[in-house]
Amino acid sequence: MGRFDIANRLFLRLYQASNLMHKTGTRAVSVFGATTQQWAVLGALSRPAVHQRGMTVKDLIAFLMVSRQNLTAVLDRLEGAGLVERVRIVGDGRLRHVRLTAAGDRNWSEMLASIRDYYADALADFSTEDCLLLFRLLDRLRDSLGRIAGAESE
Amino acid sequence: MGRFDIANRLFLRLYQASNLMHKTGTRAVSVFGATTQQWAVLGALSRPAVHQRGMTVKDLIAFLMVSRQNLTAVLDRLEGAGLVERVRIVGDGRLRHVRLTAAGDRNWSEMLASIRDYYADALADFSTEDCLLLFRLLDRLRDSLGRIAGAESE
DNA sequence: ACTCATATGGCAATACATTGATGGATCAGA
DNA sequence: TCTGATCCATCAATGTATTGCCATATGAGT
Repeated sequence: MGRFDIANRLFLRLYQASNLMHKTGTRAVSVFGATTQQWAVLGALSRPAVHQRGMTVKDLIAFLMVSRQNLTAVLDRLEGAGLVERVRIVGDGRLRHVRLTAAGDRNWSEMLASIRDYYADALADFSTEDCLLLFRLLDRLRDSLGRIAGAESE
Repeated sequence: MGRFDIANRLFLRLYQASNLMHKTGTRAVSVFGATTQQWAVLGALSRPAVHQRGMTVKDLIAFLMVSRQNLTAVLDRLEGAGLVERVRIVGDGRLRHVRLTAAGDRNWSEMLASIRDYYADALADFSTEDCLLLFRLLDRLRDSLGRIAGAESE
């Protein structure tokens, strides 16, 4: 099996695994009316380092690596649900910090139990070493693809 | 770093890598007016084992692991572009074989060069062992997620 | 014949995700 | 002050991707 065939199968698995992640992940948090993308945003905003002041839209885009137009729609839905708020910054009038509301905070805490169960389920037959290995390989692949994506678009 | 944090980062990388794959992959075949999903379908149909008679919709769904409604839309677009045709089967009137048209065959051959370049680019700093390792891990993750997905929906 | 399962297609709703173009508000430097 | 860059938002188009429900046609077994 040559490198082309390996690459072909590798990307097919990436495609399948990603679709299944969205499908099963969204199902895991569906009782909260959430999706995997909203879960990713809430997770980013719940991190201790940014929990207080929130994150700028720009930083969120860089963190999640999605387009601004896409993120705006997700934030609109989260804002509509009252889980997130956009606050103007004192220092720089252009910036807006997106941060969790009190309701968003509670919501995230409740979701966390489901998410833990989901992770445990999805990675049941993966050792911690396997998880780390897969993480590092995906990290490299992401960087590699990000390099291709960024080469022409800036 | 506990298992939860590892899992969290792992799935974020999967999310990012998948988005970047679609973004850069679609760009790589954009001159043919194709997308990564259409590329996946054409690739499935071009395999020697099924090139002649084609595949049933059911088999395509199992191969790509997407929903019927999603695949139907992709097939409609491919059929509209004249790259694919749905043929009735003699043995079983319910089945339809999806197969490449002559135009689809030519189109795929031309795309193949771009795809090879893309694979080489995306996996430039991956050894063959790395590729195999990542493939096997993604394969296991896909199976694991597929097990979760299939547990309740059948 | 009748019934049940299978295979496909259609319609609708919702949510991602991209590109492209446009506009407005703000900041920083010449 | 003017000029350009930055940050955010909006509108539009296209293409995934899911769920749910209904319809049709065919096959298989009783």
